[in-house]
Amino acid sequence: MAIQAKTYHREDLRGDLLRAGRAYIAEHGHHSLSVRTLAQLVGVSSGAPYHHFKDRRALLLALALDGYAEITQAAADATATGNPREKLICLGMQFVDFATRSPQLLELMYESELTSPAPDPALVVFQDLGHETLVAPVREALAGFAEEIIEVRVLALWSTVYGFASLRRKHMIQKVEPRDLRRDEVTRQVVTVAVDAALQR
Amino acid sequence: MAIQAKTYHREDLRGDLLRAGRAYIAEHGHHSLSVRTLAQLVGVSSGAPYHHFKDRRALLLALALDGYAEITQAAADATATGNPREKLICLGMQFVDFATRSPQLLELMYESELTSPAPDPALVVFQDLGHETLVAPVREALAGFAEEIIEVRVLALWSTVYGFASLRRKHMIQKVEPRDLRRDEVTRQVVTVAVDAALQR
DNA sequence: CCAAGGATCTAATCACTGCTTAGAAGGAAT
DNA sequence: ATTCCTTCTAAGCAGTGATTAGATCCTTGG
Repeated sequence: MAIQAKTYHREDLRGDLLRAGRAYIAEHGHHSLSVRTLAQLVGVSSGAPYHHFKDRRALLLALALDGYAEITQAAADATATGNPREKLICLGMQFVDFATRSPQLLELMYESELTSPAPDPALVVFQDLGHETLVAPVREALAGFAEEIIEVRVLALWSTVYGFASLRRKHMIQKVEPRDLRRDEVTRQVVTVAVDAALQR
Repeated sequence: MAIQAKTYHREDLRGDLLRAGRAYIAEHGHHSLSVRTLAQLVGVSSGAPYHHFKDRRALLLALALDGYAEITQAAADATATGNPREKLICLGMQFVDFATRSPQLLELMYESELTSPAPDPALVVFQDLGHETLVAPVREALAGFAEEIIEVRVLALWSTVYGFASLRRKHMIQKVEPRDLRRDEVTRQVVTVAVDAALQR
């Protein structure tokens, strides 16, 4: 399991820790991730990680930021083409998709000690970015509307998408069919309902 | 701080632990709640709590169940009178209200190790109950609609309400005005948008 | 070229945690 | 009053986050 430690000074311990950490979280979630076992996983003493991360929280934060970067990139791709409605539906689907593919990572990003009682400052940047990604298409579709209304619509839309992704992630949704095709269809319908409600003139 | 320990056998240690635990969580959140400090808070040895709770998780579960009971009661009150639309708006407002009043408790109930990777069986009962509370008014308002459509509408509605409550709880929402009156107004608008979308014929 | 100095790592340690055990203290019933 | 069960204490184990002193390696200025 250890990634060979033939040298005293290692090539890229920080990167190795992040990769191993991400793999661990994908499998077991962040709750049980300990700095010690992570160090052991990459074949290094228990104190070594502290030269690359101030504390456990900083490590988790770095992992979360990785996830945010990934999701931000995907969002940029999703809004490349299409009309506002298509963009928004695509964005919503993609977020739910991410939540389904990487549930434990999403938990770290949105529902961990990193966001309790308030989000870590480092995360706020990405949240603003995501917010802007939603506002733009809505503003375009609701040209002429008061800024307050647009804000409320975006709020409702983002709440729906995030809420649905979060609930599905932790299997807190009723009547979820086993077949994935069906699940995608349900997701599409929920997202569509939310988008159309947001864009209603 | 200790609640007098003049007797060896205490009147109701379990209840005292739950009360102290709830107070602690309201102030500091569940992450940092340790069995030891809680025992110390109520003036008892560090092993005593384990005679009333199998482990720390069981204690947290009991606290979460308290919260669920409270919220379920409130929901029952909210749906006592009114037409479907009014009921749903009232339900939504109440949930957000609970999230705002007891953010740390809500976190324990919905976004803790108790719901990761799947909700504890003990919580599912309350979730089913909550789901049914929403389905009834929607079904009444959408009489004649296919069950599948009703299900999707409820899903979207619950996602919005939960998502909004969750995001507001952890201050992950943009443009939140300081004045509480204004906040309530925003909440009402978001909930109304979601309810009307769900009940659209 | 090499000696100084900085960066990276190990080993050892501390305080704290969840949880278990052995046994003491108290209550209740025969 | 004796017995049995519940409730509690005291002590301890293993695992955790984090710090420290010192070893090892790399870089760089002279």
